[in-house]
Amino acid sequence: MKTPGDSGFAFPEWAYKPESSPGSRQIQLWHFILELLRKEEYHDVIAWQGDYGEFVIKDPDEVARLWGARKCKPQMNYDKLSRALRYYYNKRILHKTKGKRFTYKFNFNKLVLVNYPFIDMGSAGSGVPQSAPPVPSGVGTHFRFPPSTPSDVLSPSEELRSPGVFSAVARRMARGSVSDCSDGTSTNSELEEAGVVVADERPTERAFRSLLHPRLSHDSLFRVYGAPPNPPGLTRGGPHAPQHRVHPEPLSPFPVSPLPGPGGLLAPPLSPALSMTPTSHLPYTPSPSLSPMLGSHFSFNPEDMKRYLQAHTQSVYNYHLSPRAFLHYPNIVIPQPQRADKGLGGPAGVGHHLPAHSLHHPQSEEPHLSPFKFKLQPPPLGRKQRDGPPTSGAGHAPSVTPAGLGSSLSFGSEHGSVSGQGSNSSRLVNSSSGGPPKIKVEPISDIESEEEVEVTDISEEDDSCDVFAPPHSNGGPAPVPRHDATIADDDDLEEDVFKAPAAPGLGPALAVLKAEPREASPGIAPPSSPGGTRCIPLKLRFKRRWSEDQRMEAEADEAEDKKSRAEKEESIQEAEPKKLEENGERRSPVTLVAPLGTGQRRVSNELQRATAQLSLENDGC
DNA sequence: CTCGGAAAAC
DNA sequence: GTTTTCCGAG
Repeated sequence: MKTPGDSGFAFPEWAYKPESSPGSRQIQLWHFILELLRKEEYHDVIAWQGDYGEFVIKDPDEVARLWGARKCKPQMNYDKLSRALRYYYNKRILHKTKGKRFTYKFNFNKLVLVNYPFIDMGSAGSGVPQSAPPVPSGVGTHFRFPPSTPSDVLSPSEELRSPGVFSAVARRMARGSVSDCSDGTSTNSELEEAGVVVADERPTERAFRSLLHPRLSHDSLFRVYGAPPNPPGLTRGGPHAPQHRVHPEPLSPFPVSPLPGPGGLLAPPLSPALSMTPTSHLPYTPSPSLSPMLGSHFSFNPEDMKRYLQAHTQSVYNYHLSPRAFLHYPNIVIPQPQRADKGLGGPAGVGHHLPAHSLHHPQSEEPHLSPFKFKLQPPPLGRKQRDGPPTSGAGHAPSVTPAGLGSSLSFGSEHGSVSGQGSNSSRLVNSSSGGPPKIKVEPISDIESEEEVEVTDISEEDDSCDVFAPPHSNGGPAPVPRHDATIADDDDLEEDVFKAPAAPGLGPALAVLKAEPREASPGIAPPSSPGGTRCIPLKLRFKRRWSEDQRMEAEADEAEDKKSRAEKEESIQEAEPKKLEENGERRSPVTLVAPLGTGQRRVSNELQRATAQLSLENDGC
């Protein structure tokens, strides 16, 4: 599959098969949906509509049928399919657009990131292979027009980027076909091509964000760095635009992306962290979607990276940023530099950490290192509010409320915001009739997975405290005592932290960070050690920070939606009242917009690619 | 229609 | 680990 036949290179499979990739198993529903969305043939049954990433299932039965065909589940129906879709809510892959029937919205951030972790496309620059906007318009980032007002849609800002790119894209797109059992035709060809670029966004993105600060968002970056590469206003034409559509644009969720050169925007090496750090104040982060773009383009030199790290580190310490942030870097970032050579984007280089073997052993991922192991799925915590609470212990009842915590915020926000309309609120608010205590952190978990993932900063902490204990070492479950319910988040975080294996790669970076780690000795002392105790406070501090970060992220995710809207609204005018609230918070939309657009675009490209690849997978039942 | 819990299938 | 299946509740 990875063959590169086409121009590009293909990435090793492992590259695009993150955890949930179809490769390993079967095609996933969201891949399938994306696939359908890309094909014009299916516009009658499902199509992009509304805001960025939003799509509507025009013919539920048909979609279900197609899905059933693909999965060889003749009994499939919309009820079931929709359940599967709902299942994505927790993963935050999808959201439901409230008030609109059969309308859902993708969270590209996650998708992209997850699935195509790192590939570096950054360099893509060279080529820009990536390019393909899936849909015609590049919708970019922010726009979110309500379906009703298509005209707006096209705000100039979105436009697309370079034409060249298009062509490539267009081709790709054209070819795809959905394959289902019945059809049988699957298209493999796409893959190869698609393979090309895909995605490194994630890492980068993450890295970036992290660096800056979780809260910082792209915009921040942009600001810092300067203007985004692509100013809005480019041309908008879609490559393959939709013929059928009357609307100006079908809204593709994917932003297009083109980044200018390799270095792209961000290239400027600097550490934003330093400058930005303080920003924690920023109200909001950019939408996730954006982020990816940044990442992709970025290409740092190792040196730069180091600088970043240092800077980051400092900032962390100085500002209490979460350590995690940087952890990511080492693995992620660093690698990129190497890839630079590849010029075309070759196989990307994803990382060098594994480069070698990565290619050779497609499947093997690095056990320890894999910095990117993101899992889409966080543990869906069960929300068993309704039934009884099985969990004995908890007295807490129903738990939950998503809204309660930050994490939930993000999710909630979606619901919430929208919810204005509906009854959701009830849900959100929910029951917690009385028990405030237990918080459910579904979202959080997600977040965690994304952000922290493996990266773990543990090392960092270790240094300072050695908290980091090998997971098993003591056997003791939590080395650290539970802080308290209030901090539920922390738990999750902690877990991650602890779990995370020490990252080998970190070494250097860490070294830098920690001036002198004590004896870093070999075994990291388990909690039992005195050191551990000492650490706690520090740890707590971090945790707290993390929690916030996460929360922020979550919000950000949501925010993104809103944000988009808000921006849109401003520029255009607002259609709906609900968002207003958020607007207030948001900073000037303008600034955000530009950057976002770019980012999304990029994302979109990748997504498309990804999609294309995915399509290959399926096949006969 | 939409939401999720739960359990069973892959 | 995801999806399917079933289902009760808004």
